[in-house]
Amino acid sequence: MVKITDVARHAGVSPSTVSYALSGKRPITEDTRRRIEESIRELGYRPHAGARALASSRSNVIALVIPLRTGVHVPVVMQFAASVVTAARRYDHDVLLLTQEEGDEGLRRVADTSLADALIVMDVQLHDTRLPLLRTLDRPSVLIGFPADPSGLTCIDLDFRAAGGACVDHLAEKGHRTIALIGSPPAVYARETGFAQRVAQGFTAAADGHGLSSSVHPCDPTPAAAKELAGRLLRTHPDLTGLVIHNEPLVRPLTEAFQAMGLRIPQDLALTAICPDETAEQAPVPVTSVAVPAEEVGAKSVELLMRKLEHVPVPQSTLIPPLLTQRASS
Amino acid sequence: MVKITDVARHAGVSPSTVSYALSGKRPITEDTRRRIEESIRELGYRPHAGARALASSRSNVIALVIPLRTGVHVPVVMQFAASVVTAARRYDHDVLLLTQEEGDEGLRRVADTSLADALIVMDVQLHDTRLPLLRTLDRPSVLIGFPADPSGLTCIDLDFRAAGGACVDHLAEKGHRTIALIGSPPAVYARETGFAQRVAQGFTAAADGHGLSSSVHPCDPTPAAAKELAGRLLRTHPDLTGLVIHNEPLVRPLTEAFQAMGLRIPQDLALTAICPDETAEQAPVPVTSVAVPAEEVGAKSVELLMRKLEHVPVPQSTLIPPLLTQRASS
DNA sequence: TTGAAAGCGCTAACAC
DNA sequence: GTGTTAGCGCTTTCAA
Repeated sequence: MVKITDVARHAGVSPSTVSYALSGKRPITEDTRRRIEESIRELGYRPHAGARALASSRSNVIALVIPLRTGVHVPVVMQFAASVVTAARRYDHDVLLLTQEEGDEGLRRVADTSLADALIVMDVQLHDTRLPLLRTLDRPSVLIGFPADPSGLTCIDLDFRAAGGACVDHLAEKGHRTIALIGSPPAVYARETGFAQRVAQGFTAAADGHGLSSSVHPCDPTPAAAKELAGRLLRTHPDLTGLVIHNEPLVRPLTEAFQAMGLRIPQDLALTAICPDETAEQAPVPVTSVAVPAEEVGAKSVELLMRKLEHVPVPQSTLIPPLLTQRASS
Repeated sequence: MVKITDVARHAGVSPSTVSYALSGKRPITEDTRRRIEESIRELGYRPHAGARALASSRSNVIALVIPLRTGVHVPVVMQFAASVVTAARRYDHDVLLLTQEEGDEGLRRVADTSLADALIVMDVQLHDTRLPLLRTLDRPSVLIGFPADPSGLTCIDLDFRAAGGACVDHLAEKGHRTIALIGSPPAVYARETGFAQRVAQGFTAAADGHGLSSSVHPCDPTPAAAKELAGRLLRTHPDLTGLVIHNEPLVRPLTEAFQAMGLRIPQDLALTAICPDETAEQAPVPVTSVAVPAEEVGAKSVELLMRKLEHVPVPQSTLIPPLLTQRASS
């Protein structure tokens, strides 16, 4: 194995000079730097990660905790993870993958052993059990999602409130006067990630702002529930012409249910959804939608983390503005 | 930070004894071990990962390279990654996530810097450009998928040949006499992962073995192509009563196309597929299918890698036998 | 602008 | 069964 002393000898300098040439932490004469770089290339030198971590107390690794529970749309998680890896590499960092399953112990382990310098935690729940730990851990972290009390933490996510509003704005603009939100299962509103409430708030506020009649309907994510709800909606809200769906598995069944009842989309009923682009595109009628910008959230998370590692202050909350993509359903 | 010398002092032993108590690499008196464990707990000691890696030349990290290209079913990749992480933890290892994009350089980097002890590479192509590197790297690796020449490598995957055969066996058992394989796009047969050919071989061999008439039909993964092919099949193969679909995006469109042409499934046409369970379950008629056992492949990959790290010989090829799940389509 | 040298915290001979 | 100690390869003071 080639080590820094080999490079130093080959370039006719001291090991520290090689180290500084590599880190840029002190000025090096152009000529010296060139010689060092040449030696590195010639010898194929690669600094030993462990030795580096030990001497500098920086592993250049960030840990990423991904959720595995059902109900989280898997492709979005992947997209996010990929974007974290890509962004991390831009800062010369690598990504260690942890699963939710490991819980607090996993976080503590990678932090306490100095395996990771910092943490990104996905799928943060309103009353996430990991919050106290994350607050006391001596390593910076960024949470994807907003807990009930984000104090002392750094959080980022799509602005779900604004997303709900954006769908309503779009429907209002198209002239709809009576709209409904089809939301997450009742259970989700009570606990979990909190974005369900935020969408509903944004939806209602925007509807009120536009002077529209609106109603909110939690729904279980099953085709049967979709069918039942579709029928009920038409009966109880005969004026209904616009819908916001915030329940990924229901996009297709709902569309099919309404079509089966003879409604044409978008002529009789306009659909909008908050769901992955993939889902929106593959629906029977491609649905106008707002997606979680996984790529952007991932990249921004890493940026926030890097700033925190440099002790640059960062905002406690980062809300990514929604981007609505119009499709055939409206 | 609590270090091993602190623990040693607290327990009244030498640092090496603590180290050996932790690693189990030499016998320790029951009483000493108890005192050490108590000190560790009391002081909250966690060995520094970098220091460990430096002293032992083992990072206890394995690198996992995941594909991001389209055409790879994302949930399967996630399932696989999760199972690798879980299995790795059982061996006290962590997983570093790399993306295909980084290419050779990523592999070389984590190997040469001793960041990772070993590598798992997913989505290996027939003539994968990384093969020469993986052969010469001084770190053990396991490939998911089989290249054209697997010599000097350790590969694992579903036995696609047997999977093709299993679908045919199932159809033969149900009394079908004329069957067809709807395969990957023509381009895939020429290059890429090679499982397309293997499925076709297994399909044809089994059909011949059962004395069935069979035909193979590559198809582009678009609903239009599905519709066209469905029509053509009925025209050119009027006796056709059984199908094997090995083209994930086509499962739904094909089913819909046949239904639209008035065929009842399974009465007029029996369907089987090689696709993720998720796809099979969500089809208009749930499809009898063979899935890539991502969980098992992930766990086995890690096991193979761990054996290689201990210099225990492992088989060059590991083929996971297919498991067919019968559903409504047959 | 560069060099010398003291660690970083741990493991694994080697010695007893 | 346990202790002593020399590194592992790098970074970073301190000194020049």
